[in-house]
Amino acid sequence: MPIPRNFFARHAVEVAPDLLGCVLEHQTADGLVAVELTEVEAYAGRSDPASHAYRGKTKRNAVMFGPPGHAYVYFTYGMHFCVNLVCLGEEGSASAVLLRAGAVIAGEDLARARRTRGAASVASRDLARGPARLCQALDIDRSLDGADVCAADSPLRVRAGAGNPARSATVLSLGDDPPGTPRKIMTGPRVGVSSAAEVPWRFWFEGEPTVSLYRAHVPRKRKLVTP
DNA sequence: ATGAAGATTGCCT
DNA sequence: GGCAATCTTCATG
Repeated sequence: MPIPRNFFARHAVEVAPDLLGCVLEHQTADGLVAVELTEVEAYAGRSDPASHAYRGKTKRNAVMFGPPGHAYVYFTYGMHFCVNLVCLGEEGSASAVLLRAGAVIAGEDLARARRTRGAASVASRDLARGPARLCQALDIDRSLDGADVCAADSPLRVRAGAGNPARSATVLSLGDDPPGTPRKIMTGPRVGVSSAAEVPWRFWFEGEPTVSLYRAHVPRKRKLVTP
């Protein structure tokens, strides 16, 4: 059963930590791949300089301005997709949660086939470790932009973890803790954003091996300018 | 019309 | 740790 839509009808900063431990799954003709979310980031709308919605509604980010519980998928760096889940703190808030990483709990072979190109091998923990990798493992692209993740018949959907609705992580257990032990949620600055870098809106499970490495934003070298 | 930067990743030294 | 790959979007002229 998918998560009810009102789960997403809150500020992204509230929704984000609650998404940890929830399951994102994508059903395609090739099969099902599911991940338990282990790392996310919250983005507000007009008030957040780091948000794609900061400068208003465009063709690309239109879904962010729509109803909550839908996927906002964007293309970046000429080769990567990233997926967000739209939230709604207030009408037209255009906020969302970026799904940065997860642990594959179903369809691992299919996920690996998608992530493996050429002779490369991919460790299980790296299958969906990073926002673009997560999309590649689940075969998420712009055709899923606007997909309703709260609909049971949607190919892309989100459901609660194996235990409680939020913050459960019963499938994954860490270290010596018995399965079902609630895991600690950590917060910190968002990865790779150039503005509002000090806002601690990144959330992840402490010690979880699928969480991506933190990288501060580094402006890319500009094209050569004449002196 | 044109250019610059980007919510990244993988390969190279 | 550094940098190329690759193309869409937005700002500027």
